[in-house]
Amino acid sequence: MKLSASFYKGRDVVLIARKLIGKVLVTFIEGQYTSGIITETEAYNGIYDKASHAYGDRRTMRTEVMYGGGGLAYVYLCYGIHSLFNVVTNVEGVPNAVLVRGVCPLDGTEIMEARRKRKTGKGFSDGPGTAAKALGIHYSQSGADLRGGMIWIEDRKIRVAEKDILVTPRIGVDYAAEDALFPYRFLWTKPCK
DNA sequence: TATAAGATTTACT
DNA sequence: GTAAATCTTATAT
Repeated sequence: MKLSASFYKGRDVVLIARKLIGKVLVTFIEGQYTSGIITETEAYNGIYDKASHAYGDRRTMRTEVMYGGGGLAYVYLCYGIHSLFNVVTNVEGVPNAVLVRGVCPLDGTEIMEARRKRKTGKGFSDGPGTAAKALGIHYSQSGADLRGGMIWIEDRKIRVAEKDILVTPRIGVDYAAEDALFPYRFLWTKPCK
């Protein structure tokens, strides 16, 4: 079943990032159905977070999606090459988002292998750019509604034990100074099959 | 208008 | 381990 609107509208973006571990990200793009279990996330705490694009209430064409309210997809092009997929959370006007850093291939692995041009295995979809690419998500999809569009998240009752979740500082945001040290990254250590 | 840097991945030395 | 690929946004002329 798909996650409800109230799940995304929650006020605590860090808690939502934690809850997204073990959920299933599903896409139906260009007639092809693929999905993957979310294994790694990072929270971006809006205007108070130097690592966030919306830090200091920077409202631009790119960040506008994050102000649209929980339940939208924010997809951003990084380094001119990679599409990074985020889940927008909190209520309208508060630019919070959760970056999906890794998934475990579930449905349509052959399709994902074709998209990635490599076989599943180590390094297949355990980075923010590669995970989005495997699922066929492109930055042109930014702003998509997660409850009625081509991208959505399901709860398949996959149980994730508290002890199997590793909490660490975020990756690749050294420029954010002290804000880079917040334990906003969640990683499912249990290997998935 | 022009330039620098970025929530990264991949290939090559 | 180091560097190239490649484009949008933010900041500076």
